[in-house]
Amino acid sequence: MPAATSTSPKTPGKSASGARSQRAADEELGSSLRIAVMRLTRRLRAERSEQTLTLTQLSALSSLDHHGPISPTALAELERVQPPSMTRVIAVLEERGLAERAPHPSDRRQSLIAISPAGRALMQENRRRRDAWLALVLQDLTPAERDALRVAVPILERLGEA
Amino acid sequence: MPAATSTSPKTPGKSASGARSQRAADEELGSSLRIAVMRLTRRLRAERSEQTLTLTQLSALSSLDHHGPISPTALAELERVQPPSMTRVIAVLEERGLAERAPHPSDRRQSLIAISPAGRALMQENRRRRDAWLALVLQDLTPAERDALRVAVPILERLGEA
DNA sequence: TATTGTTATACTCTATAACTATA
DNA sequence: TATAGTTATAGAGTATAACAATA
Repeated sequence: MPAATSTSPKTPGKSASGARSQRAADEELGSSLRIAVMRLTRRLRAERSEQTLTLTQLSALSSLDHHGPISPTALAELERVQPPSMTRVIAVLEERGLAERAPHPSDRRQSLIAISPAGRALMQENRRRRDAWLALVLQDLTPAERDALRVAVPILERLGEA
Repeated sequence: MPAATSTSPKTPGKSASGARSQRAADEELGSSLRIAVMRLTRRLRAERSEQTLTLTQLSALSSLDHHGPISPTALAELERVQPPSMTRVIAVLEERGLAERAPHPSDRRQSLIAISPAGRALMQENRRRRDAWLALVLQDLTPAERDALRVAVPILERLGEA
């Protein structure tokens, strides 16, 4: 057991003056949250291999599904990526017939991207057998742990939007 | 207000037979968790710009800091990446003098990678002003929300290890 | 032969800068 | 001039396959 050198406190920060230990606890929380989130993302990416779409594409398609027709720039904002990144994602979705492009009714610079019937079908199909690995792993949690995640997810979403 | 990020239907799955709605709720949880985690990762990556190290490098360095000298392959496993990926990360850390390589005492195929004094200093420096953005955002949460995250983090870690 | 690690190569994701078309 | 979007280009992160050194 190689000594925990420095980063990781045995003491989560319960000791001294409220403000000081509070800050320490927050830093520790931020650090551990960051690492946990990164590793889970890697794990999720590794698991997507059998999917026809990458996680990024699936996430964009999901946003299209929920949001309805939307401009590329707006979709980029929704997905928190830069417009050129979204251009590529949309190109793939269009190529595969999962999304369709229509001209904006009044502004000819803009397009409106919408999920296609095929895209919707894929989402439905996916919804049935989606996230198989994650669902499987979630089954191994206790109901209390799943509840804890349900509470945490909206908070994580807000952090991602901040 | 462009509704809900998550993939989900209007009906979270509260209806029918326990097992069925339980499964639906788990799928919904998996889906929303996946999307939230992806976006938070993007947000975190975007925030790392001023750092000298990328998140990936910092995460590996942090593991070195916590675990002590360790072989490249073992570090790759710890970080949940393939050995060639870790080779590159270690190369950067070595170049910058943040990690050092020593021969394994008995097996000449192996190396032992350890954090260097400079690496430890950087971790300490980072620890002071680390995750500034995340800490800042965490400050905007209520204590109850931060507690919810503290409960969730170990669960997320287990998911990442599964 | 099996294991540890590296090199070679390629693909995904993302970004910034420069450009085109339209407002 | 300003905005929406694309193209060009680059860099980080990751993977698989093939190889070298050692066990």
